[in-house]
Amino acid sequence: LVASTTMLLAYAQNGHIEESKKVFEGMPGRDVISWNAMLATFSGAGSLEEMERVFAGMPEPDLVSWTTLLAAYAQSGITIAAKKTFDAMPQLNLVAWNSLLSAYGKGGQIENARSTFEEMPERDLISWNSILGACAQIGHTKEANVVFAEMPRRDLISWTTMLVGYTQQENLAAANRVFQKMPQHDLVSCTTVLAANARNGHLEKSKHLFDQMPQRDVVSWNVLLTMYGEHELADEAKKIFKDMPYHSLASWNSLLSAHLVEGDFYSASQLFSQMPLKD
RNA sequence: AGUAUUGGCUC
Repeated sequence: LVASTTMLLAYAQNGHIEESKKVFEGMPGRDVISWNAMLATFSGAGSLEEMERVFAGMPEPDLVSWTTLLAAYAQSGITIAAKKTFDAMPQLNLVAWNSLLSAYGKGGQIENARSTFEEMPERDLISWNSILGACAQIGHTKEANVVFAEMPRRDLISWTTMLVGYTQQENLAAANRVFQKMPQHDLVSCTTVLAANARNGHLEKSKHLFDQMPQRDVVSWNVLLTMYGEHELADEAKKIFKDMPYHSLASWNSLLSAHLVEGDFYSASQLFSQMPLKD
């Protein structure tokens, strides 16, 4: 049972949802963990209806099941459904509160996020990071700064969240300052500061940052690809696309819009027909 | 614990 749950999730990780489903259906028995793994798989794939069907078939959904649902609605931007799920939960824990808080943050409902944050019986670093993200996401950098100063503890995520806030404000100077001030860097923070520079049209600097990065992943490559596309350098974008070790949906979308920006509808439609359903 | 909640690219 443990082995098949692991296998189910391994397929899901690689986007092979159909295989995950087959594993689930062929399981010798099911416990709440394998049910929840199936839920999480559909949640991650954005297959809300299938997820709901699985949930409805569960003999005994637990807190994990409920919060998986809640998070799935949040992810899809259906904040009302997330709140309804929260209200329907037989018990609550910190994860449930955090999930609701994050749902409001993702939905840009800062007031609801704030009142949830005040109302929750306890808060951990995830709660603080979530309210910080809610402020940063809608460009309230002043409020984000207040939260950041008030936080009892900060981690790399807190710092990167601030970085994202300034990036979205197109405040490159502040973004670079935060980046230099943070105690550590990782792949995500490096990619974020790269994106900040790329968005502001600093092509050379961005290329340099990219080359200097200790590690790169598909997102870092995508940032560069998107940057060239937005500056009508479709040939450069195409080169990046060829050079990158693997592609995500975002890579395809970015190259597609690179062609569209240049008005190259022929290349765009050709590329479109080459897009895999799952890459 | 084999499952759920917070940060980066496109949508």
